[in-house]
Amino acid sequence: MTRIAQHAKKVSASIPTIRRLPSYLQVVKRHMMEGHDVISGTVIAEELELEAIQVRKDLAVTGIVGKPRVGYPVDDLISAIERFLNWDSNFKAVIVGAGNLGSALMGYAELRDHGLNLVAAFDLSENRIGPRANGPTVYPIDQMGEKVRSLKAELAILTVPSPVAQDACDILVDAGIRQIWNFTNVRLRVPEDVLVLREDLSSGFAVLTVLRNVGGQL
Amino acid sequence: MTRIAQHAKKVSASIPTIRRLPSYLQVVKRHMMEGHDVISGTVIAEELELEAIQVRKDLAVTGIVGKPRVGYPVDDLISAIERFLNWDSNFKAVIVGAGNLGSALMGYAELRDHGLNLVAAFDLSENRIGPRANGPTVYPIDQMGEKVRSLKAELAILTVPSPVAQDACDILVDAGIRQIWNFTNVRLRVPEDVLVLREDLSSGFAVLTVLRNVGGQL
DNA sequence: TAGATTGTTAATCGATTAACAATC
DNA sequence: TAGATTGTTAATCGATTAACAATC
Repeated sequence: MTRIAQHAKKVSASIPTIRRLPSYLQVVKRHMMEGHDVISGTVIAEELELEAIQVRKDLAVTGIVGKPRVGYPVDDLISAIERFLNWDSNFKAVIVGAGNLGSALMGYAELRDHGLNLVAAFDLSENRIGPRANGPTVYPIDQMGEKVRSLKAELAILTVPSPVAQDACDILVDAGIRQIWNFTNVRLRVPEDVLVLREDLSSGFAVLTVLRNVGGQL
Repeated sequence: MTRIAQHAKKVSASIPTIRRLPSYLQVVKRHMMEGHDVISGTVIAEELELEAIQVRKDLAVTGIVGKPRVGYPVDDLISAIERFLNWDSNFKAVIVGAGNLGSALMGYAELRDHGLNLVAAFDLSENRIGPRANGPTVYPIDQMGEKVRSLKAELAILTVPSPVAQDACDILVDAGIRQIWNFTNVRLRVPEDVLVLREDLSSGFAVLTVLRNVGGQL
C-alpha cells in the first residue's frame, strides 16, 4: 500500500504531508471568508489539533514564504497549496459503475472544484444508462473503451462491484487509462506504469473496530 | 489526524499494521477457498507485493503462531485476524444520511459480515423515509436521539451533507454515541471520550493529483 | 522596542527492514 | 537430512518533534 514505484520522479513531500494539505486549505479558506488576510501556522495548528511545527514543515513544501511574527498571506497560501496539489488545472475523468457510490461521487462539488472534470460514466445495468441531472451521461459499459479513447480521459474512478473490477480495469488500461482511483476491495493487476490509488474502506473499518474496544481518538 | 488520545489503552499494533490486516485476511480466505489448509507469510507477501518480514511482523500481533518451513494454518490464521479486529462480534450502528453514499454503505455486505449491524438510518428528506429492501428502515432525523437511545446503537456512520454534519454529530453525542465514522469533510467537535474516524476523500484525492503529474504507484 | 512567528538544523521517535538462530 | 520459513533481536530509514537564530 505504501510502495512507491521505482520510476517515480521526485515528489518533494511525503504522503502524510500531502494528505494533510487539503485540511490546511479548508482552514485557510474559512479564515479568509471571515475577513482575515493573513494566517499563522499556530492558528492552523490549533484549529486542526496538530503541532505548529508540523504545519510549518508541511506548508514549506508548497513554496509559500511567511512573514515572521505575522504568518502567511491567505491568498498566496491558498494559491500555493492549490498549485502544489495541481488543483488549479483541469483533467478528464470517467466513473465506472453508476450505482450508489458512483452517483455519490458524481455529486461531489469538491472534486469538480479542484479540477476533476467528469466527462462520462459507465454501467452494466440498462436502467442506469442515460443523461444525469447532476453528473455526466451514463453509457453502456461496452462503449467504454471507445469513449475513453475519444474523450481522452486520463483518470478512471472505479466503483463497480468487486467481481467485475478486474475486467473493467483491463478494458480501461487497454484504452489508455494510466490512473485509477479504486473504490473496490480488489487488488488490481495493472502494468507498472499505471497508478492505482486504493480507497480502502475495510482498512478504515479495521481501525474503527480495533480502537472501539480500546478507547482512543484519531 | 494521527493523534492518539491520552487515555487510550494499549493497542498492541500500529495503525499501519491494523490497516493492512484486512488485506491479509482476504488473501488467506481466498487461499483457503482454493483448497489449501496452510499459507506462508512469503506467499501472502508476494500476493500483496509487500515484504515477507512485514507480513510476519504484522501477523504476530494477532497472536498466531506459525510452523517454520510450513507457514500458518489458514483456519487458525483467519480466526486470529478476525478476533484481533473484533470482527467476530456484533455491534449496533446507525447510518445518518440516507443519500447515495449512505445507501452505498447500507449495501456493503463486507461490513455486515464483519459485525456491523445496521439497526436504523436517518434522513431529513421526507421522500427517503421508510423501510428499505437492502438496508435498515430510514427514520426522520427528529427521531434520531430517541431511536439511538432505545436501540442502544454504539456507532454512527455520518454521511450527511457537510453543512449539517456538526448538528447531527451533536445530537448523536448527546444520545450517547461514542464512536463516529465520519464521511463528511467537516472536522467534528466532540468531547474527548468520543472516537471519530475520518474517512477523508479529499486527502486521497490530493495524493492522486500530486502523484498524477509525477508518476508513481501506491 | 519586545515578542510572536518563521524557517532551518538537529534530535527523537516509531515503523520498516535486515540478520540470523531455531525448527519443522 | 536439507532447506524453507518462523520469530526475535538489531539496524535502518523516514517522519515527527524540538531547539533556536533570524526577523518583522
